[in-house]
Amino acid sequence: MENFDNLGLAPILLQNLAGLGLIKPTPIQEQGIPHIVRGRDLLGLAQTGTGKTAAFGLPMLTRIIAYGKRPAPKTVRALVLAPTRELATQIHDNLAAFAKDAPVRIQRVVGGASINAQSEKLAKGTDVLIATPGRLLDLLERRALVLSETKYLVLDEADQMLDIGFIHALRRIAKLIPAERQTMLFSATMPKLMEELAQSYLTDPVRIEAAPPGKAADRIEQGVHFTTQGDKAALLAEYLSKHVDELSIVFSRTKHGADKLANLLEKWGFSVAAIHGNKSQNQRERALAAFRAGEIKVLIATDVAARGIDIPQVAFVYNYDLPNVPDNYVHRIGRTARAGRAGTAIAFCAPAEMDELKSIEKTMGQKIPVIGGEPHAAAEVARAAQQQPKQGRKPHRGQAGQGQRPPRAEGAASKPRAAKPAPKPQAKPADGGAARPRRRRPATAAAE
DNA sequence: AAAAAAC
Repeated sequence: MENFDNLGLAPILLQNLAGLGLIKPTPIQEQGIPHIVRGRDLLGLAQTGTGKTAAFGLPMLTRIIAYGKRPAPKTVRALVLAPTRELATQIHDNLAAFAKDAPVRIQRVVGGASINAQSEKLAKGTDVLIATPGRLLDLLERRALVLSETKYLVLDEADQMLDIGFIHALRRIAKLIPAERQTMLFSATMPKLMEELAQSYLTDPVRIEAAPPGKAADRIEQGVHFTTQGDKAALLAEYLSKHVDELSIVFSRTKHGADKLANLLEKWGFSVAAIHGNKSQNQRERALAAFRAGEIKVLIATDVAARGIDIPQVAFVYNYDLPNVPDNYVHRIGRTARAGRAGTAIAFCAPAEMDELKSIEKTMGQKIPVIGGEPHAAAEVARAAQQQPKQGRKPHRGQAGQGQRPPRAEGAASKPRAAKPAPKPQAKPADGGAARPRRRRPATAAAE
């Protein structure tokens, strides 16, 4: 297949795709679109970055355009559910670009913004609604919309929707949609619970795998640097200093840890912003926009940004803390090496994180090359476990190392205090080095 | 056990 022309898509969409410079379909698009155009259910095993949004969006929009009727007041023709507000926004913006000048209403409803404004927008009826579950339920309870006319349901990042707190909302929402519908479910992994969900929500689905599930993209150079919790900040600063012009995402395990690290790096002179669930939606959007525009080079994030965020310029992903859910490692590093570009993922591993590292390597079915430090020996791991029980793996006072601010008392952050000097940009890396890992494979073109 | 998602 050479281009989008023969997949059965509406002419106006093809025109817009050309305008967007999208010529070649990705594998999941090429395989999935013809089936969805014909009305089949779809089970897609894929992360974002494989071209998922277009894979379901283009054929769904084609069907809606072909149907031709405008939606009745408060009805929704197609519902797309996403696990984070930012992802919902991104999907909305993509679909709106695909459907430019086409007679379809595409809207987004998410938390953190005025509900009345969203309520009013829904009154006229919507062709494609992209929503986060919580806000959608709220609007449903307020009778701001009805799902009785809904013919399409898309569950994006469905494996995250299985989490407690999401799954109940999901089931409540799904119950309101007529069974006679077309359902598309996308998931990066296929745990048992997901198989069950797929079984109950899909009818005779086409199953498509964009890449082997759970496997990191081949284009991403990966490396693990063994260090201690106390040395992580200085080590990160060293790495960042070497690539000050490139975009990096740094993942922290906790919201508090993300803020703390952001403050420290800011004092050291780095251009950073933090994004996590305790920030206002306005702050979240501003941080992401500034990062996307390259005004901010380093984004410190919790797992709110682990999935879906599509910023092609991201060259580095740092797992400052290893994720406690192994799958999230794969999602996190998938923020780089996008749109055919190269990308590097570097993980910091403290003694207390050896278990996490092992389960990540097991999940991926591959070892992460060591690029610095020495794997922590069992004795060291045991010592770490004793000093800081697994539950609260917070930096211990006695462990604050070079470059790490001593743990502050609550409120100290607001007090001005002498900034520690940033490690010199050309500082010689400690023990063997913060060297960029060697690329194991050349970057291949394609993808989005 | 943490983070996300509703006010």
